[in-house]
This record gives sequence, C-alpha cells and structure tokens, in this order.
Amino acid sequence: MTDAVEAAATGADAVRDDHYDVHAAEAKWLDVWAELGLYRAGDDDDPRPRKYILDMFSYPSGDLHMGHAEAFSIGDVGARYWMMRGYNVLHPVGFDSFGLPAENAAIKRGLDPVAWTYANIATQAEGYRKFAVSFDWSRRLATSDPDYYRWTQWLFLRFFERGLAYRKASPVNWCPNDQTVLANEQVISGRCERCDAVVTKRNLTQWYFRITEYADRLLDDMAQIEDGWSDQVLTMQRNWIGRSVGAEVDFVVEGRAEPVTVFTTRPDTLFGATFFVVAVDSDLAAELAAGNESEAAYLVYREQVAAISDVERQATDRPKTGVFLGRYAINPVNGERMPIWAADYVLADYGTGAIMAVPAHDQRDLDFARAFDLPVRVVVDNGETETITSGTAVPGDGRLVNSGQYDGLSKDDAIERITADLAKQGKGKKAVNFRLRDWLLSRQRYWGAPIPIVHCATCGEVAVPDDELPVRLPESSTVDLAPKGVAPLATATDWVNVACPTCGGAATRDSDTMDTFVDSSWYFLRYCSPTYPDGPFDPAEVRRWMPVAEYTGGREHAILHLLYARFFTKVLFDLGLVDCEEPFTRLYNQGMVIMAGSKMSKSRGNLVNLGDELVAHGVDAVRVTMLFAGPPEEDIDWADVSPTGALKWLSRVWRLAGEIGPAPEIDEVEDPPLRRVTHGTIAEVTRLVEGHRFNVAIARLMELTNAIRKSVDAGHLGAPSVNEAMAALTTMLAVFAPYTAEECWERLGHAPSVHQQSWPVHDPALSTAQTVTCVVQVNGKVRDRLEVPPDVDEAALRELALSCDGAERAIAGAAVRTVVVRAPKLVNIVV
RNA sequence: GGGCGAGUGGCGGAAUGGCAGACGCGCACGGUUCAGGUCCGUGUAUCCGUAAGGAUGUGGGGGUUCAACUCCCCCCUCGCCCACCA
Repeated sequence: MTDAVEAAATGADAVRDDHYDVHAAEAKWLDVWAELGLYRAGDDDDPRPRKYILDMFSYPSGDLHMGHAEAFSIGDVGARYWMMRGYNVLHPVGFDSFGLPAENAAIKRGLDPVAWTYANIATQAEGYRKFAVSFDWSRRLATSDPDYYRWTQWLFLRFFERGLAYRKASPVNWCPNDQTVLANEQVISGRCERCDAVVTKRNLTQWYFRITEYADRLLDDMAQIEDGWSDQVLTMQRNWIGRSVGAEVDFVVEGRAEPVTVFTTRPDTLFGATFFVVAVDSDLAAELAAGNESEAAYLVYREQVAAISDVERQATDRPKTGVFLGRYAINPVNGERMPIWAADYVLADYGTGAIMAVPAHDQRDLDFARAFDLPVRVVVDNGETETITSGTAVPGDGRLVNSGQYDGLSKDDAIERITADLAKQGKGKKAVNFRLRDWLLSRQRYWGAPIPIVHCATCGEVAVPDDELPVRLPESSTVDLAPKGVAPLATATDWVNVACPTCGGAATRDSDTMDTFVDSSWYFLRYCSPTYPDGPFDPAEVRRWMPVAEYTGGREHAILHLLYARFFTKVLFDLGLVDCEEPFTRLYNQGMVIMAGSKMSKSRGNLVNLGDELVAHGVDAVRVTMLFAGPPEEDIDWADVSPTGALKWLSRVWRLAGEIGPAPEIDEVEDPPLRRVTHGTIAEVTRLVEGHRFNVAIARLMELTNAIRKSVDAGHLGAPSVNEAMAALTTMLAVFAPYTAEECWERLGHAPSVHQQSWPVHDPALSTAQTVTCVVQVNGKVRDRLEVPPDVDEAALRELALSCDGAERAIAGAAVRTVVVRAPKLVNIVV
C-alpha cells in the first residue's frame, strides 16, 4: 500500500514503469485467503439463498493440465459471481480416484495403487489451490476413500434389493488389452474408450444395473431440463436411449411349439414380408438349425462371423451374408410360408434378435434379398416404387397395396389398424423398444469398489449386511494384479473365502469391482454432507442444496456420466432419499483446448504444458486467456490466443489501480461521462456473466479500463467518478482474475478481501445516456447519424432525418415513398 | 446412411431482424525508454479516390421484409455424435 501511495504521489510516469510481478501476487494472497476462509459454504442457519455450483470432479492423474484449467476457469466465474451476489454457494471439490491408471502404474512399476493415487491427489489439490479455484476445501472427498466407497456399496445393495442390480450371462464387450469387460457406453466405434484396442465379445456372467427400466423416464424427464441443457447433449441422450414405437408380431414357425416374436416399427408392411431373419449368434438360430440338413452350413457361417471383429462387422458397406436354415415361418396376416435365414445384419441383443424382412421398404432387407435372390413385394405405394428394381428401397409414406383388406390406407392408419387387428387375434401388440441396454457394471480389476455380494452354494447371491460395510479392498501386496482375464481379487484367497452371512457355510466374495462410473453417479450428493456417518448423505442437507444450479464439465460425458447420474437420481427419488428427479438444472459443456488445429497428444507432440504457461504468464493471465478466447462451449486453439495480451491488460489495470490509489477525492475534477460508462458496463457485465458470455464480459471490462485510462490521462485523477469506475472494475475483475483483483483492491487502499465485496449494482439513472445516436438510412444504407434525446418524438425525428445532410445527398431529389421511424435509434427513408 | 451444430477481416471473435467487424491478437507508422514477454498514441475488411465521399462485402444461390450475419427454401464445406437398432 505504501508503494501505491508513493507512486500516486510521485506521478504517473513512475508508476508506468512499475512492473506487475504476477508471481509475487500469487505467493502473497493464497495464505491470506485461506485464513479468511473465503469460500466455505454457509451453515444450516445461514439466511442467504443457496446455490450449488458444481464442476465435474477430476481423475487425479497428477498435475493439472490445460483442460482442467479451462473447465475450472469457467466454473469458478459462476461460483465467485453468485458468492458476490450474496448467495450461500456450495462449490465443492473431490477426486474420482478409482480406476485403471493406478492399477497400471502398479503393474508396470510395482507401485502401491493406494500410495500412487493419494500422492497424485495431493499434487492435484495443490494445483487447484494455486489456480485459485474458489473451492470449499472442507468438503473434499475421494471415491477411493473407504468412507466413500462404503456408501457406494450401500447404494449397490439398495439397487440389488429392488432388483435393479442383477447378474446375467450374455455376450459382453471385452477389451483384450485391459483384460476387462466394458459397458456399451465405453465402446467407441468398436474400440476400447481407454486404450483404443479393438473390442471383442465374450460370453460371461456379469452384474448389470437395470437402467432400461428407467428408459422412458430418462427420456420424458428431459422436459424438466430442456431450458438448462444444450440441445446437442439432449439429442445425444435421446439417440442413445433410442426409443422406437411399433409392434410385436408373433410368427408361427413350422415344427416349433412356440411362435417367434419379432419387433417392427412398420407393421403396415406385414404383407410385404417375404422372408424371415434371425441373428446368427442368437440361441434361436442355433435351435432352428439343430438337427437340420442346413446345420453344417449354419455352423460354418457362425464361425466365420465370430472370426471378424465388431469394427468390421459394423461396416455398413459390407455385402450382406447369411445362410438359409431350412425352416419356415408363417406370416400371420396372409398365411404365407416365409423362409428363415440366419444373418449377421440382425443383432442378437436388440428387440428379439429376429425380424420379418420387408425388402421393398427396408434397404438392408432389400440388399439381402438381392444378394440371395429372394422375392420383393411392394405394399406401400408412393408413386416412385420403380427405384426398387435398381436396389433402392422405398422407406417412406404412401398408400397400401397388395395388402388385402388394408389396401388404400395411409401408412399411419394401416399401422394402427393392423396392430389392433393382430391384438384382437392374440398374434401381436403395440410395443416400444429401446436401443439402450442395461448398464454392465462389473469390472475384472483391482482398483475399484468391491461388489458387496457373497456367493454361497446354498443361499446363492447374498448381500453383505449393511453393518459390515465397507467391504474393504485387500492390500495390493496380497493380490496378483497382472491382467489375465480373472479378477485380481479372486487371487486374494484370505479375502475371497468367507462364511455366508445367511447360513454361515463356506462361501466366496464376489471378486469383481464396480465400474468407476458408479462412484461418480452420486458424488454430488455426498458433497452436501461429506462426513455424514449414517448414510450416503444427509437427506436434509441434500434437500437444502439439490438440485445443482450450474454443472460444468466436458462434452465427452454427454451420454456416460450424465446419463448414469440421472438414472441414479431417479432411483434414489423412488427410494425416497432425494426430492428431485433431475440432478442438474443447468449444464455447461466447455470445449477442448487444442493446439494448432488438432487435439493435444503426446504422439502428435503438440502438448502444451499448463505449468509452463503458468510460469510464463501467471494464473490470472491463463484464466483470462481461456475465458476471453471465445464462447466457453467452443474449442480453444492455444496457437490462436494470446496469454501475453491477457497479461498486458491485467498489468494495465494494475498500473491504473496504482495511479489512482487511495488518494483523497477531489470533487472539482469530476468526469460525468465516465460514470455513465461505469454504470452501463456494470449492467452489461452482470447480464453477460449470468448468460455465461464471459468473452464479451471481459471485452466490456477492457473497454471500461480504456475509459478510465483516458479519464486519468485527461487529468481526472482524484475525481469520485474515477474512483467509482476503478472500484467497479476491480470488483468485477475478481471473478475472472482473483489475484490481480485482490492486488488492485489493496493498491486502492482497501483491506482484503475483494472477494468479500458485493457485486456492484448499476444505477439506471446514470447508465442511460443523455443523447442517443440515431442512424439515418436511405434505402437501408446508412447515410448519416444524428445525436438525439432518448425520448425524441417520432414526428420530430422524421423531420430531422429528412433534412439532414447525408439524407439529402442520398435522396438527391428522388421521391420519398415511405419513412420508417424507430425512435430514437433509426430512421429508414425509402425512395 | 441418419441426427445435431457451425461457416463473419491476416487470426480469436462481437452484433433483442435496425450502424457488420465491438474487444483483443497480429501488423504498420509515430512517441517514450534507465534495453523489455508487460509503456503511450494513430491506423488497419476489399476496391476507386489525396480527401470528402462512393461502390462491394458475413460459404454459394433463391425468398420474406422498409431493413437479413440474423428468419424461410435449396446447395457446398467443416466439426461432432450415432451408425445394419428392424
């Protein structure tokens, strides 16, 4: 402060040469802030309105990287803004600390996953602290804490009790590299999301969450969050759930007691069904081929299909393959015999794994029919059915033909009538199908929450009693961690062998651990009462804080974490544990930080090290760079932005604060236009911050900086309006550049902390201008500008506009046809 | 193949249907300087013009409107997601 006073006294020149040492400022304030306890959420009796501001917690990989810096810069603005607006803000931090990297470090380098993980957490926590994120550190948690996973297990048991967690055998995605199964959501175009290895199928008995039971609600409840989530994420979730409405139709199969049911969205095309296809890898296919002369051919074909990877199998331009099974199904509407084929274009795990093929109206069926010379029959005529002979199916709308009593009906009418008639005859019914599959949650890995189930030969699957939770992980030294396709926990014999909780007989623990997405599906609830000993969370606290007002994180979680967290919340709602059905009211997905046009990666050699950037430009400049680069949801190309420019601005502000300092006010040098700029800026920045338009908000603060600079240079040092402007600038800067704002606040002669100040309030009387610039257009082209009072009369403005120089020149004697007057901003003269 | 989103100066990007290019980067020129990655000022879409001023201009083509970056239709390009889902 003494420096600032002295500088102000010795004149501007001395200050301008002053150097803003960002690192000194960083070193200076962290402890002060910690002592003031600035960001701790208020207690139960805090009268302020509450707001829960959440950033997606991170995997503790060690130091923060550029992606973290962007995400947390964005989330922090919201948290700080609402704190300054007088809200009781919960802005917690934690670590998603179970997962493969810890285990891989253990396997590769012989490190203890516990020690490795917690060392990384310490490093990352320090990184967050230096980055000055306004976290309430008192609520910090880690999903690998026994205190946390105890409740993950507890929640699993509640799901288990309700039948929402169950075990089944089925072909599952298998990553041959990580030696573990993967959820559908973790398979990206046939490859492992983590390691990019080509995923194969294995038939295994695994644990699932019955998320499909919630498919309808996951779709319907999107209405509650439509205003707060981007269309992009909502659409992705909708597509992922993939609800389709149609009918289930029963087909009698010759020589089989039970009919076979198929799902179709087009029951109106039933008369066009000319053959029948079952998934080659389904049980039904094997059954139909069994003991049949076609069995040999079927088995060969099944071998061929099994040999190709999912990646190849899913290539849509692949020619259709299949074998005739020598069996026939009867079309329920016309009694026709349809040959049954096995093919790999029909999926075993969607619908019933069997379809009626309507080649005229489905491209895939037509491709198949042409490959095997099967009949094609048009049943919906749209006037352009001749394309079928050249290989293009007619999928759309039209009138029914070749369909007996239904001829002439429209598609929609036919769907309704045929479905109703089938239902009457007991041969079918209206049905809904989902693309969404149940969530496979078992993982054959060590570093995760053990599944709290004991397998007993007499009692079956037995839940570990609640009071025996947590089922702790055995010491890593007692476990063989090497990937071998068997769960590592199974090798810890002392741990695995237990007495059955029900009958006391010899039993074994389930040796799989849970997918880490289970951990992250409820962490936002634990934050509300992180040390609550009697349950996963204190329902009263959750009622007070939930739902989350603003949730910030990467778009990569659009269908993984965000879908699972919504599912968990709904189950907990049904259990009566939470009040809200949707956990996140507003979702903000920030873009990525890329480098020179492409994703940063080691192999590309274009990694930008956050630590280096922080050393070169300081925390605040990096934050401002991230926020000023563009809209938060867009990617930032680090090659296109200028941290130096950001630092330049911050230095300008800092020097201005030094020049203005705590010097006494001198009323005689007042600068009224500056007041208008100040109050106009406050109004706009407030609106922009609330709308997450941070890049524009910063642009407005830069303009205010320029205005103050001009005023000071014009000799207004000491004017109350200058002090007011500088104070407003400094307090608003606090949400973007916490260190610099604090430093400026001190230079202005105030005690810490600027972060305890209220967000400035604008005075509408001061922010409205005395005059408005009115644009005069002739035929839509700007020809002149007039300074007019904001409440100018329409008729008067019209006359003024018609007689101004620019308009007269452009009209040049032509006849005026119309004059559009939008007082006070615009007049358009049409000639 | 389907769905969603986006195309604006040399660059990142501004603009409730009403002044296109705010703000910043870069660049140019000038000033200051005890030599620095951190200062001040001026200019900077394109074309014609010394200037005043004029013409053109928001991926391309049409349309609605007094007025279109903005709304509607067609096309092109790019990005993301899903991808044989019956």
